[in-house]
Amino acid sequence: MRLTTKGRYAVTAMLDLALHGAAGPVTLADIAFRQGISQNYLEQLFGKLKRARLVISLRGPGGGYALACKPEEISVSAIISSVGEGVDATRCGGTSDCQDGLICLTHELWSDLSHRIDEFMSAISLASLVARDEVKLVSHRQDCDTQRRIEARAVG
Amino acid sequence: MRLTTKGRYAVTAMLDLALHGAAGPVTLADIAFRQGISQNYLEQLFGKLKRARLVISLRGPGGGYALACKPEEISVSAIISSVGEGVDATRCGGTSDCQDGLICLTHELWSDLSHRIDEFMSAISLASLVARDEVKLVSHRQDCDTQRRIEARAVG
DNA sequence: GCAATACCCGACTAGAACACTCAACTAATC
DNA sequence: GATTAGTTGAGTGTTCTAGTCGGGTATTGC
Repeated sequence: MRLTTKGRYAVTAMLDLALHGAAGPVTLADIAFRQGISQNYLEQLFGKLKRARLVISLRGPGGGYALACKPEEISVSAIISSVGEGVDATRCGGTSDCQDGLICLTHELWSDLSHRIDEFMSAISLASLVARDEVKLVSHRQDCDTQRRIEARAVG
Repeated sequence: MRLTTKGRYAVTAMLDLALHGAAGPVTLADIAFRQGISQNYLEQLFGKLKRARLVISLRGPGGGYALACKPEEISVSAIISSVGEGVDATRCGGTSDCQDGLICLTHELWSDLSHRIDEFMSAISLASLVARDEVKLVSHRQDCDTQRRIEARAVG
């Protein structure tokens, strides 16, 4: 059982947006730089996030992405399923035709598990993540890193 | 986020063992037949289950596999991690060096999630699965199917 | 109007993993 | 000594991930 980077990247990028979006739209280049994610790959993910109406985009200079609604209204679960990494531990995708068209021995178990995971991730919003101490700490470190790298580039 | 068949098959096979093991060792051929799993693939999985001391094997005619301890003492979590499908939602594998050797913005979130999933699966034993109504029902259906197929083969 | 910025979109790909399959071997029983 | 059944290792087709690449189009400021 593993979560791929697709869902992780999406949540990380959305959290970055929530943290830095106050001053206006944030570019993918900035997010890619701060979070160490390929910008081209982020474009793919944000295409999906936009289609799911979790973000809005602004083109042209000074453009970028912004959250489509309040951080309290965006759950981790919504982000993950919007990029196509829905939680599904069953074999059949919930249709209960796991074994030759009939239900398999462990269907209920996986169905339960999927439900639990979704419940957990639905309860966590971007706002609650922003409020966490460790997120604040890491975000601050990332901002300092970014500042330092910009300065280093200006000097070199 | 998905559970692969590796973990699912392992749990299903172990449950089959718990259901049919009362009369003595159960062969992989029987499990493969009842659960619709490739026998060759099951062999690989049972190699791991044996190394994890969740099952014991008996060679020769009348041989097969049996649970190494009581069904109450075997958790779904133990089965899944024994076949190498440990629950790990983090990128770094728990080492917190997710971003250039440092902790990433969402490490805690994935770490929490992994913990929750493991907690859920640790609380479920083979015994508790055997006691479930829907498991009894499906198991009974499978036994009838098996009986019918044996008879059909004898006639044909 | 024109250049720069930044989102938009589709096609392509190396590599990894999963889900097997095959073949040969050893141990136990009758 | 033949059959049963577990044991082991190597090989393989398919799918998915995690990208890359190359071209678009909309918006802004000069």
